[in-house]
Amino acid sequence: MRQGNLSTAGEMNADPDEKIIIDRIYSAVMEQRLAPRTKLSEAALCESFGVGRMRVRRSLLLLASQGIVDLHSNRGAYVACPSAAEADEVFEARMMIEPGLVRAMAENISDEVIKGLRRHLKREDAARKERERSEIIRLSGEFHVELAKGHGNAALTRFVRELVTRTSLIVGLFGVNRESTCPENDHGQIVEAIATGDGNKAAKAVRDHLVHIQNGLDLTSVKNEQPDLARILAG
Amino acid sequence: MRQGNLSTAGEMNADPDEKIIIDRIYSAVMEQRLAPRTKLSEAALCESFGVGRMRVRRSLLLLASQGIVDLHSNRGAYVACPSAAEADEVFEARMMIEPGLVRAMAENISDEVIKGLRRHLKREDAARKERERSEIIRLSGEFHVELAKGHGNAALTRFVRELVTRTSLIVGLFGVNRESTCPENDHGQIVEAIATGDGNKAAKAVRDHLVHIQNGLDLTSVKNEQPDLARILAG
DNA sequence: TTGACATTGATTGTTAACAATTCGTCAATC
DNA sequence: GATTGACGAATTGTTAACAATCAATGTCAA
Repeated sequence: MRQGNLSTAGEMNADPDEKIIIDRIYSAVMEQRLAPRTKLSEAALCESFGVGRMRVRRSLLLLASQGIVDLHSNRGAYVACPSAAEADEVFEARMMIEPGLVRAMAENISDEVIKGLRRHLKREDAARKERERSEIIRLSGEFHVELAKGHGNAALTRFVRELVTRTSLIVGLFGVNRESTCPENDHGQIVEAIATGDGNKAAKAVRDHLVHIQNGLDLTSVKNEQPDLARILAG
Repeated sequence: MRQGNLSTAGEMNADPDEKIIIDRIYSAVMEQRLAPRTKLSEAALCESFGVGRMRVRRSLLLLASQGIVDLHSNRGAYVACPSAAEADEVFEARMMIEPGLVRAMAENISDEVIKGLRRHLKREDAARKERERSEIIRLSGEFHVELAKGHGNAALTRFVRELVTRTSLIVGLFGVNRESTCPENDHGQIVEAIATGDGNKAAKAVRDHLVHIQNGLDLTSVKNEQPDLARILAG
């Protein structure tokens, strides 16, 4: 089913168990199978992964440090629930990073990397044909991480992965239609632009793609942020 | 002496003790008072901060997740020692993020922010006049974080802070002369370009500044990375 | 019925003892 | 004299019991 080990903890020297826990939660968020505000209780995770409480807590701390999970003191861990402002922030950050990254890739092409990206595109197509919803969603997100990995900068890859994962949460919260989230052939155009070595075109393709995703959101819909009566009635 | 709470854990809901630990280590690295490969033993940190082992371990984990500290299994925590390749990576990432960030700031000026930056410049000047070496180093680094904070994007600010701190380690390892690290008036030029609303000029000033820092390095000098026999004899 | 209050149960946070690993020292041997 | 081996001390990793906090339920009085 899934094969690429997308590990967040990938470059870090974490023990194998924790890598698994983090990866699984990451993937679940990517596939939108873990909705925002879902409680991640220690006991449940210990059970699921057959692991002691210590590992679970460390994993949750790392996930929290990346904005994937919120840690409420004495109340446990919850899947993060980005606000509209945070959503803007994430897209702004992606706009600031990804176009330049792809431009640099186009101006210094590696056949090996191009081949890998094309392979990824094929997997996306296959998933789309088979209508495997969660697989489609995950692969769409991972595409951007693959781009970053292709460039070969570990720090930037880590940043992009974090932003992409948070984007998954955002799309789940603010996406207007469950289906057209998918970018018709945006990804293909990006890869082709890179392959032809046209940096400007590649950068523009990425920008357009991000705008496209952002246009599929309705940030006024407040499925997130439960009423928060305290603040409303504060005056 | 120091006043700005530069906290890494700033936006995160960590408990106060951990914030202090992380901040202090962060600052010490920024000021190059903690050299790469310095051992950070749990016992010593517990003593220093009057805190239990748990807090120390959590703090070290978070620092490790940002590349400031290396965690060797069963052998403890050490201040990270970036390789030449990682140094390149950090500068590449900064080149990819900071110019765009500053351009965006210039194109959407906030008097409040400009005022804050000018205040920071004054503190830098003061430190330089008094020849407070570690203060100069720290403020020079923090300037870039202040830029990011000025833009107001928490995610980008976090990324920049991480990169700036790692830059401190890199300069300490690969810097050629202990003194000329300081950027004569680069920072001032950046602020002025922003203040006049000239995005291109501001972006260029940042790029030049980063190149300037990078030119002060000699990545061939191998003060870092002890022989590493394991890898040499691996074949 | 509603509101405040106390009690209970469950969950998280902390501590301290225990286990496992590594590092340094010292002696014995080649 | 250098190298190997074993022993002991120190450090890290793990576990399990304990303490503290919070959510929920139920009770009682207005």
